[in-house]
Amino acid sequence: MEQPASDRDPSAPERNAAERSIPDQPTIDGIEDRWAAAWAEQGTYRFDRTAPRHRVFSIDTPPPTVSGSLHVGHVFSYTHTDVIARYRRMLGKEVFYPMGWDDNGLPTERRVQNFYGVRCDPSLPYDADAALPDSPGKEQAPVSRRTFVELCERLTATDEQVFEQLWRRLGLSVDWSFGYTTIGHDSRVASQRAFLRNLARAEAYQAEAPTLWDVTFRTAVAQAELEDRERPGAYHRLVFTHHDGADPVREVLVDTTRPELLPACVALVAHPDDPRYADLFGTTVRTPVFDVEVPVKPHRLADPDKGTGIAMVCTFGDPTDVTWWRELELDTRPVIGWDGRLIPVPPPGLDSAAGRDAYEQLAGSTVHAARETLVALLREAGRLRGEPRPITHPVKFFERGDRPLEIVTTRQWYLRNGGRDEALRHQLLRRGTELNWHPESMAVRYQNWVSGLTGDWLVSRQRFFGVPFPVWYPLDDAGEPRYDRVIAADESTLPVDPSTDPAPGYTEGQRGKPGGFIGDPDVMDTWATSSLTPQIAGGWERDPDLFARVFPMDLRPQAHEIIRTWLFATVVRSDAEHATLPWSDVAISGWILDPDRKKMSKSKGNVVTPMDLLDQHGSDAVRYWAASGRLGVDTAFDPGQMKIGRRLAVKILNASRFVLGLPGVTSAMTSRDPAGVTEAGVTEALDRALLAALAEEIDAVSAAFARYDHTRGLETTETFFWSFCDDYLELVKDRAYGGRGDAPATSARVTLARALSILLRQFAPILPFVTEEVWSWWQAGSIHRAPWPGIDELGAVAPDADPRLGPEVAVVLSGLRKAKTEAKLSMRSEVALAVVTGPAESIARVKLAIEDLKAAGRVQALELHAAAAGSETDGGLRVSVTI
RNA sequence: GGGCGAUUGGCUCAGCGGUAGAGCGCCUCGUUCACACCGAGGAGGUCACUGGUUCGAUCCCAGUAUCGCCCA
Repeated sequence: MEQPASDRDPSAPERNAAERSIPDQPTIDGIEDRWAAAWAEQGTYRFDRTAPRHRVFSIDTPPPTVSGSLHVGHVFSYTHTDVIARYRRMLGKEVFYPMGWDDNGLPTERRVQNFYGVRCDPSLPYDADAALPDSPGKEQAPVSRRTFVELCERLTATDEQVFEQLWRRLGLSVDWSFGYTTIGHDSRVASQRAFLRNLARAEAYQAEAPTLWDVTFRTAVAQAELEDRERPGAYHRLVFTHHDGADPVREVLVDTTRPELLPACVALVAHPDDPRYADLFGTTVRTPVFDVEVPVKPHRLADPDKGTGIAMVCTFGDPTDVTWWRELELDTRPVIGWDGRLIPVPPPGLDSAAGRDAYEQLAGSTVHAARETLVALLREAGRLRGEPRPITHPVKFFERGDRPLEIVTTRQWYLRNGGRDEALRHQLLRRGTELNWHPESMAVRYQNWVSGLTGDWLVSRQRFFGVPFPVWYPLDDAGEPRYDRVIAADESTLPVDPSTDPAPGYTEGQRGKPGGFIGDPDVMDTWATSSLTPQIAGGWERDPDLFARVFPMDLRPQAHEIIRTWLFATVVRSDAEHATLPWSDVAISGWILDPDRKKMSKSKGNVVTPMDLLDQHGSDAVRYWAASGRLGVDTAFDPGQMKIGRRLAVKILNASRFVLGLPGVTSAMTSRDPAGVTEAGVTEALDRALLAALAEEIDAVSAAFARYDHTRGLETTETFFWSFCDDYLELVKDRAYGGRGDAPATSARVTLARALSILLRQFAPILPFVTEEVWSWWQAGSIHRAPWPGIDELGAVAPDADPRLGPEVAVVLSGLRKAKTEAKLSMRSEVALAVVTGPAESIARVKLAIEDLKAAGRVQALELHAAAAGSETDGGLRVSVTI
């Protein structure tokens, strides 16, 4: 571990003035690359894995999706995390701060398809010698699954390089030796191991069930990946008939937006209290066109105000259909296939010749075409009443998809998450309350989500680039898979790919043969892997020594829109495997809004790339902007704020140069030893007042950082720093140069140096580059390993001194300046006489700094008069000036 | 439809039961030996609206409006 000599080792020699090198014209331009390289070389942010758990602060960093692009929102939230990491490191913690890359899943598949112009055809054999395309051809070339995965890996590897460069440039104090990827070896092992444990504890199970299905991607979709979108539709009024014997005795009108599902109709439902249909409950009606007898049933979810108040239940049009089908134990009559087309053969129960003829016209067509055909058939049969009435209604979509979801009955893997189990749900809700949320108001989003779950977590996906399920199924004598006899991988063999590795106890030659086996073809939901980032990064079962030191982790930083997915899923996994929360605290960053207060999006164009932003303003300046956004609060993209940050960085550079360039400022003055600040050394009242005020500032800043309020910490430091520069520094300038002799000069120099050291360290988490630059002029070691400032560094002086003096002297100074400004004179011009009146107490204090005031204001005669109690100047100090 | 958050000077935001704060922008002045990527001074707001609680409300409560987000 890199230990700054003067910080950690009191016996190390102090640097003397000759060793210091203060540039004549310091600049912040170009310091990013210099310090990023120095930090990498010196291992400044290396995690000391011998540190005991109580000295470790571990962070479960969000792995960015490498197939997307980083935008300013990432810069914003990752800066928040880094500020926290740097603060904790200075507190003396060993910070475990790894970085992962999320390269697992659909976004990567899409990017690879477009980048290389290929598509995955799992039926193709792997050809190791096949030429991999470098650029897309006119048509997507089919490649084997293994080739496809190789292309995914190749592309993500280059993407990850670009990302790492950006993070280093931004100054993230990550220990890059602990990197991981969500498709990498360790992630596959952890993911498969966790699944096998879930399976053994019956937390994972497979079920043949109606599943939300994206017909474009041809994969199942989980509840957390859904979103509603408003789409135009139309109510079609269909005529069902109630028969007594052969004769129709009553028409039943049903409004539906999905007439094409009529062949899948299995019942009609109305509200139990609806008098219009009470007499039909328990009877059957006949569907138009297909002539199928379906029951009429009461159910509370039927809305009497919607359409005609009676709804057609199909297998399956929407999740409500699934509920009705399950609770009313209806028949199953599926018509939509995996490709989103109507299946070739009519569903069971559709037996009449007329019905079969009608279905033949629909078979194989898309949902859209089927709707048109069926509407024509209904019209022909006189079973469409009136014209379709256009409406707009919410339709369920896969959040990454662009066609409405269908519901298809398939065999899928599920993980229990409390969606169907009250006890588990309560347990997970309790976990949510155990977690420390920053800000606290975000906790309710977790509670809402968990409370609203309607089913277990569907974790299987019918995709290629993901972690495979580590299971196989035996084939019976007829060659049919026995899904009820799962063959699980042995943990010692992980990771496995059941599509190429034979099942335990079988040979590869038995694959697909009767009496042999097949591998599970699916991969896991990407969240099923990323929900294990604490385990993956922490070395669960791979590096037990490391894991014991970092898990459960201290902090999960993330954005609020993935509380329902990433955060919740991580809690689920940790609760199941470790019976604990995965971390104690969670920090939620807001979003970046563009000037119109909309979420920044690429589609808007003109989006500045992060690297451009850093080039343009400098990393410290961009970090300053990010750090001024509070946790959980959406923040405007504001180049103005970056300019302010840049100005602050330059000011730090210049003020430091002034203080350190003063004659007689030695590094002894800048140590943190309380003995360095003595009553004998700091003799002047104004200096003592500055230290007293600084003591209060230290308490406020430290408290703010400790409660994850870096914004307040920054603001408090910044305010103090500016008044330090504008007032205190000007007041003592003459004295510090030796204008009043050695002892008063030493008093100022000690105070200046000590205050500068403290302020620099308080700025260090937010402005790591400029503070390190300045630190290097006069201190050994990195400021980022220096201790966080405490009031003990102010020795015995601060507690005794009166912090009120500083602001009062500033009022007088300001009065002198105002007089000069109004007289349109230079600040340097002389003042013949200034008279200050005010409360006796204040006057007595100001008197202590009268020489500093005279020097700074160039006042020849400065008179101080205590006003009588109750007089008009009793309320405050008043300055009258004669030029 | 339910929930959460926001609404403070032109802009971005702090604040808080006791008659409003910062930075930017704006205006005026100043080539001061740390800093012109500067310094000094100044103007500018009935704290969204309507009720209520209170001696007193920007701050607490209720409602309304607008905006954003989450969930149906």
